[in-house]
Order: sequence, then structure tokens, then C-alpha cells
Amino acid sequence: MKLSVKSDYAARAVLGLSRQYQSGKALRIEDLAKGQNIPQNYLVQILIELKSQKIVKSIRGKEGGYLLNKAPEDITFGEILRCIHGDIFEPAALGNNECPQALKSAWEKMQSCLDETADSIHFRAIMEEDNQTREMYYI
Amino acid sequence: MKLSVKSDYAARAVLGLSRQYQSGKALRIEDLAKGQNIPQNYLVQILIELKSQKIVKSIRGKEGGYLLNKAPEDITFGEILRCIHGDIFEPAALGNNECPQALKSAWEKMQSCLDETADSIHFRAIMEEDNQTREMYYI
DNA sequence: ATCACTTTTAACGGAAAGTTTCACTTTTAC
DNA sequence: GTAAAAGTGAAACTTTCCGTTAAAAGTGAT
Repeated sequence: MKLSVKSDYAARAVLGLSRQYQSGKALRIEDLAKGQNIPQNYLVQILIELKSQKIVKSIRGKEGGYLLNKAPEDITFGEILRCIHGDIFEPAALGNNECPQALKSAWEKMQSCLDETADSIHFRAIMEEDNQTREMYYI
Repeated sequence: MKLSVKSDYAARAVLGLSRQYQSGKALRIEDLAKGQNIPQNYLVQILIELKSQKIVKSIRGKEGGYLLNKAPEDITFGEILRCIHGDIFEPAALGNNECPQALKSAWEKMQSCLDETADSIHFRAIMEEDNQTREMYYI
């Protein structure tokens, strides 16, 4: 079951903005796109979705750009995924009356396992892990 | 993230065959399709995939049909999903060099959580749960 | 006011994947 | 040999994905 690249881009964008968070400065779409190797015009659409969920905010005009709307420790992986894909894991079975209840509960188990895992990962942790592996490459 | 109906159909088909398992008799595609409300011609394709993974076997000709190739307790939910979709959860990020390692490990956590859950559910349990809820409706 | 710089919004289009149906072939029991 | 079943390939159709384009609108400096 392949996941589209869209959520990958979104996660990378949020990580990119997380690195910038403490500076308080806005990052231009162009720079964010280049820094993360994301097609700029596609990133635009993604950022707007992230903004509509208040994960990110923007400043227009000169010196404008994007910033996180909350601290990285308050943004979870699950939040990002839900913003981009709706439910993280949405089996067709659950919306289908023909599906036996016992199978539905199997699907629900899968769903809640994924939800819980995704919600337990926040971007502060990702960023710190990221810093460590980056150090490793320097040494 | 919507899942296609294909794996729903596959799971229902295997459940249908599980019910039949102890009788040792083959079930015609037509009957299986009608019993589970699955488009018959689509079910054909799904059964062939299940057969190629030795989850199911078939008998051709008159009096032919489909049977499980193993006992329901030896068939897991994960097995079915992998048969239909390849990897159960395959984030685009993991095949992408541009994606920072820290994000990749987040994706990997999601992946293994789902794998473990799916592999812990087998069809004997689903069938028994199914029998119980069916009894409830009778009483 | 005008200009340069930025985000915002809407629409378009090719490619790929998902779902379904159809026609034809092969195998088997009787 | 005939009828009943699975096997196979492919066509038709719909939807989603990925990205591009172009125009609009807000912001601050000159």
C-alpha cells in the first residue's frame, strides 16, 4: 500500500520550519522548497493545507514567508498526516455495510494502532534525532 | 489515506472460505461472490492473487471451486494485505534519498507498528468473533 | 502612488492506479 | 461430447496523484 509523496513533502516542510522555529524568522517558500528538494509549486498547495489547520502561519509581502504556528514539541506526526490525507488509515471496509463486524474490528485495530503511534511522535524529537545524525556526519 | 476496496474484498473472501474450511468442500466463485456481495469478475482476479501466495487453492471443472490452502488459524490479516497490496504500509519517504534519516525512522515506526498488528490477527479469531456476533443477532 | 516582493487562489492536464466488465480458453465430471 | 467450472487477457471507465500555469491580492519601501 503505497503512500503518496505528498505527506513526505509535508513532513519535510514542517521539519524545515522546525529548524527555523527558535529564530522567529519567516522562511520563503522558495528557500524551503530548495532546502528540502520539493517542487515549489506543489509545496505551495501543501503549505496552504497546513495553514488551514493552524499548523503553520504565513507573512505576506517583502520579508514574508512561512513559520510554524506552534512549537515543534506541540506538533505531532499524526497531525501532519491527517492534515494531508484525512484519516491516517481509512479502510474501505469501515464505510461498507456489507462487511462483517468481526472484520471491521480487525480494521479498527489497525487504525488505532497507527493513530496512536503517529500521535506519539512529535517534531521536537524528530528534530533532535536529526541534529544527532547530522553531527555524526561531521565527525 | 484511503485503502482500496480490494483488500476488503480479499479479507471477506478469506473469511467466507474460512467458514467452509472444516467441511472440506470447495466453494464456487459465484457463490462466494454472492455471499459476500463482491463483484464476481473482480473477485476472480483477487482469488488468483491469493492462490499465487498459496493462501487458497482451487479445483477446476465441474464440481470445482475454491478452498483455503491452510487452516484459518494459520492465515493472518497481514498475509492477506501483503498479498494484495505488497507492503502493508509503504511510505514514499523510505525510497527517497532526499528524506532526512530522522523522518525515515518515524515512517519506519509506523510501518512496523502496522505490520505487527496485522500479523497478530489470524482468521480463526475473526471467524469466532464473527460467530458470536451472529449468535447475538439470532437471540 | 508605484514598485518589487511575497503569499493566495483557481484551474488545467498528463500519468498512473483502481474498479469493473467482457470475451475467450482450458480443465474436469458425468 | 457436453455442461460447468476456473483461468487469462484486456478493454473501458473512474478516480487520484503530481505537478504546472497564470492571474490575483496583500505588504512594505521608495
